[in-house]
Amino acid sequence: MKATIKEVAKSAGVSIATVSLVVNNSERISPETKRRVLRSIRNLNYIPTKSARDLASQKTGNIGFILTYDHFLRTEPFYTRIFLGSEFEAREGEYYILLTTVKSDFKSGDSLPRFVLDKSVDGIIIAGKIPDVLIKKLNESEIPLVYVDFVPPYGSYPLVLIDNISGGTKATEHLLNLGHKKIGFIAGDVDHPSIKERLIGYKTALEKAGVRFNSECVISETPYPDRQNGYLSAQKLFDRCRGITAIFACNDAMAIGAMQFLRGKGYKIPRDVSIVGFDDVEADLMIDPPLTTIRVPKIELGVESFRIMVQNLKQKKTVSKKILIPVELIVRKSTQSI
Amino acid sequence: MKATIKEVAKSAGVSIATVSLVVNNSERISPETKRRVLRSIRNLNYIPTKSARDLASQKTGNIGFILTYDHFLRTEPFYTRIFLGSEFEAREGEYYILLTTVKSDFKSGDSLPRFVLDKSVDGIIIAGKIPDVLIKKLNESEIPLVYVDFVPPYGSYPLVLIDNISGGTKATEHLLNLGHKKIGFIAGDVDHPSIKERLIGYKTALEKAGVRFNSECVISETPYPDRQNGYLSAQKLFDRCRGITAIFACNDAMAIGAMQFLRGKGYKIPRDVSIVGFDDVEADLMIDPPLTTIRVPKIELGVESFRIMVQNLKQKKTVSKKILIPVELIVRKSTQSI
DNA sequence: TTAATTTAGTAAAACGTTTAACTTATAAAT
DNA sequence: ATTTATAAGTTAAACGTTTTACTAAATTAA
Repeated sequence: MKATIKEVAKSAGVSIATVSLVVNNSERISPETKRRVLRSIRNLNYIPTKSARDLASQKTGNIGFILTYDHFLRTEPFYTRIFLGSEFEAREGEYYILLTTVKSDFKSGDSLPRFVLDKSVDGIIIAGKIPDVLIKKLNESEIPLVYVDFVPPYGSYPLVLIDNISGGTKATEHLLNLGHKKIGFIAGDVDHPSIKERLIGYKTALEKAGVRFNSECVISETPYPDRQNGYLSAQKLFDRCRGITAIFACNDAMAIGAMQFLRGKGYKIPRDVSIVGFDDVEADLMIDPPLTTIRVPKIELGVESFRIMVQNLKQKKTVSKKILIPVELIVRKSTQSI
Repeated sequence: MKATIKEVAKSAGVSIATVSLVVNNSERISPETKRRVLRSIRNLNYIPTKSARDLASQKTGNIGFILTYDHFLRTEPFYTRIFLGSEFEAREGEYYILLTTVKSDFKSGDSLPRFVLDKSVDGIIIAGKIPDVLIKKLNESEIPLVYVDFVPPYGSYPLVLIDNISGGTKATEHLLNLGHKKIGFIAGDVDHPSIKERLIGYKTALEKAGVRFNSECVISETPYPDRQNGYLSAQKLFDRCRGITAIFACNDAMAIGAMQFLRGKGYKIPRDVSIVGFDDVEADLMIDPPLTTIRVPKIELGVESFRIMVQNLKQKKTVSKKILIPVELIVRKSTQSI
């Protein structure tokens, strides 16, 4: 019932090789023949069989996408959006994406995703932080890798990253421009590269504005940057530091936690304290007041990762390009001039 | 570099057919030979090439997974968890899952997911509500389908559903047992089957307890069951109805919105009003007080969908079994006896 | 003892493409 | 007019399995 290349060839009066060349639009075919073949293809509703293609061309037409279980299930659709971007782009590029999660505490005994074992992907996109052991094992697999939103500790691969430094700078500058001087920075683990960079952006902006950096105003004693820890960190910040008029939170979740703390303490936002977040999680739009934040174009991260993957696959040799995706300040109602 | 079946065959001193039979553990091979072949397989680190397998066996080894864009990006990881369940199960079953999203407003001109066009899946799992046009088109594709958390308006397919009626009953009974009589029900669109069923459960419980049903206490005038509408619906409920002491919200998001409204009005939860939600979204655990709710085992929904898919594929003919996944009442701190 | 059946394995075709090497016809160069 | 190059297509091998039909040996039945 499904038409094969043979039938198309017969119908168009050419060899199957010609049909194949047309399908892969080689320039070796005259426009006239091409037209004839294309007509037959359309008439017979022919679509090449993927497995046959893959087998003959020694490719798979698939790209693996690895995410830790935790990242996949993050409340806000962050990594899932990145995946979505890749999936969009993959559709254009005639690829399929095989998404799989790995345990966040992947150990050396654990087995790799099946698609690396049976080599059913041409390349792998890795989103977010993954355990070292896994990185090492993936390296050994010899499959082309692209990392997104994560810098692996070794190896040299194409990287697609958020421009965190610029984001941190923009957020802080915004507050400085509004006249704030005592700006707290609350974050999860500063050893996490993204957070470290946002902090650098924060410092850079302060320095440029001639405001002295005070390490007391930086709270980064919690492992995860979630709401709860946002609450706790804001608490610590106000305990430790007098006269804070603005907070830059390392992400929206922490910003929301901080807002909860402030509200509880009777502070009005933004009248008493201005807050800016990071990420721009759409689902959080209903919070009150709407949060000024740094928008991270998540879909774009995914799209770019896929593009660079394909680019690499095409040219065979790995270019370890590093792409910085720019971020944007979104001013809403949680900040005001002092 | 990658070992093929030929090399294994040579190493084990048998034909490639034998190796194939061993790999697919046929009983036509003696234990002795089997052992020899398995040893060679292990030594050579042989893993069958998927494309060759697929081509020869005329299968794809893939299952498609369709989700609307909106559902995929829901704040709470609901459908993504279902996907995860399927993916887990797929790993065991040696399948790959191709996840793709479709537009929520899919129109007849739009093109189907590529995997249905090029027939690169053996079956498709559809999660959540999808547009009618798409249902129709998928029907025509002749690919085996399984629907999860959604009952398509026509066609007869295996269905994996949440036991909403029982959930609605459990939630309401819990409140009744605590002595509540005036129980409000707030929901999004009651035309949505799941919500309709939860309402049925609510009514059933009331009836069984001999409490008169009052349609004034049912608010379902908003399209989406999100926090904002939870807030609004609670507002309407209290406007319209006197003496409400408990609320059953059609999901956790609405419950949280309602809590926000109540807090704003100065009501204490659960002292003044008890609330029970539905879904049990893990990320919402940090809300205060912790929400009593009906737990929906999302992973299990995914696992079951995949299982029934494979089952169908094996027996060739479609059994349109309907699986109801039981739900569980989780009592936390948002309800108390009156 | 011979025929029939079962067991264990094999040979070879089939799956539907891609692609390297080859052919033929035509155009360009000498 | 002959050689050389180019253009347009074809032939056939290759990709790595599965699976049907077959064979030979061993067992059972008559």
